[in-house]
Amino acid sequence: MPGEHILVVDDEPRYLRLVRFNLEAAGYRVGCAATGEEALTILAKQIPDLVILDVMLPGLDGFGVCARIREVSMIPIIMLTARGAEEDKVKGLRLGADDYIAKPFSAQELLARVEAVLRRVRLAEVAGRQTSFTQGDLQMDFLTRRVTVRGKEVRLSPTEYRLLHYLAANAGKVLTQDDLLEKVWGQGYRGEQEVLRVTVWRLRQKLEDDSQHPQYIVTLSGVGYILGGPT
Amino acid sequence: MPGEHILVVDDEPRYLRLVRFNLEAAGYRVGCAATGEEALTILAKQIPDLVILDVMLPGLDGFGVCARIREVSMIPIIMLTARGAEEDKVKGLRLGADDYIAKPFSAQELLARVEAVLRRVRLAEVAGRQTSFTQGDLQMDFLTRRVTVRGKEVRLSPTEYRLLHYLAANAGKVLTQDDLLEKVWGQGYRGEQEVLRVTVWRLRQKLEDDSQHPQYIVTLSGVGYILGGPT
DNA sequence: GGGCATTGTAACGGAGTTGTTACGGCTTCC
DNA sequence: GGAAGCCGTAACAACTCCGTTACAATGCCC
Repeated sequence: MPGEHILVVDDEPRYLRLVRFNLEAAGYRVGCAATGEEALTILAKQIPDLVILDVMLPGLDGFGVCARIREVSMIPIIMLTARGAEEDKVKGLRLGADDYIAKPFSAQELLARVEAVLRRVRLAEVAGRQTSFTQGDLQMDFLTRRVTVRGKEVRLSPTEYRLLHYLAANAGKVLTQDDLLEKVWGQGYRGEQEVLRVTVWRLRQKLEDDSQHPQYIVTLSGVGYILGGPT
Repeated sequence: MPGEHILVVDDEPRYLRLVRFNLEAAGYRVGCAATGEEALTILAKQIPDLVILDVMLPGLDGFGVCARIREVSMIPIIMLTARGAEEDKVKGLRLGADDYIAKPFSAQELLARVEAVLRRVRLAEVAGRQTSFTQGDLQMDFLTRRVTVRGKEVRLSPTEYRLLHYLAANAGKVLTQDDLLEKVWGQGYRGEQEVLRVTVWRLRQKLEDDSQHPQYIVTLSGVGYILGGPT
């Protein structure tokens, strides 16, 4: 996703440069702060999409900043801790941090974690207040119940729509068969895999281009289904 | 962490005093028992955060107490063994002890081990809430069930995923074969080492670079497996 | 009442998964 | 040095799971 804004807080110039360089190379817009106070000043003016926060800071430390942020906002926070400082991880996660990375870390690990956190946040947004859903050529409008693929409208039966709706609301998350059966059909339907199987098949017939190799509704053998993933 | 409660079981008053003094000085609350029976009586009333258990006890010995505890609870257990008694170490770990200390030991070693075990437990608590896991080039996302090694996605079968998931949730802790079999396969699978062996092998084929010298899933001969080295 | 859409049930074949067994290397213990 | 135990590896067979298809039951609208 292009241009998402990330605030990096670290007093070690070496790490600040490392993180900034890699994030910018990956296409993010990066802001920097060297102290907790500086970070709060920036945050008061402008809320980024993600904060990367070193625990060890002079003055107001990472925990303090994390707590202050959580008083007013739910933006995702990744903490940077010294490797082996397990109690820092525990404390950070209790304060509401979304993830942590142990120093030293590789650029690959950094980007993987950032992407993972942002992906979850984007999906959660879609699930919540959004009234429409888009994934590739698939488009849903939750208000009008209209579903289109490559611009062409697709007629879905009520059950098919409920299934797709639940999948879309939890896009990117693995949904077990029993979970789907309970949420789409009702509590008495746990274990009734046949209905789910057939309904998924019917849905795919209408949505997928090549239903042999489903693009949207992906099977996880022995587990359940998932709508879309990254990419 | 302040005020965690530790039960010490030893029939030698000299050690009992030594351990109690050092633990209390470090800020722990300490309970004492001189026999296995006494320990079980106390445990029936109140579950501490950690048990330190001498192997050599009159009557019901340390192994017996350890086994009885494990029937009902997963609280961490540290065994005290005579130095050089390697078979005691293996036996203890097999019974589900979390660590062992060879007598005689220094106060420093005692406190280091206690802290290490408690740290792992606290981490495991948090690991439950955690939605991702990283160790070296291995990355897991628990929501999407995606596993990547060096950025490349790895396809795991349901059983392989459950095994890796349990190993990751208890990273750094020795997991006995029976524990793995019970938690990943089910209660009826204790003693069925073959399945575990083969599944571990298949997992390594997919994860490890050089499966001859495993980097992630390490074997502890006669005991079980561990994901990631002890700190 | 007849036609149509929708939904649940049953059956089958194939792909992938899983448990079993066997064998050989390695270590450990007498 | 031989026996026993443990582990990794390989191949095999049974099985599970899923997609697919056909069919029956239900409800709805004209």
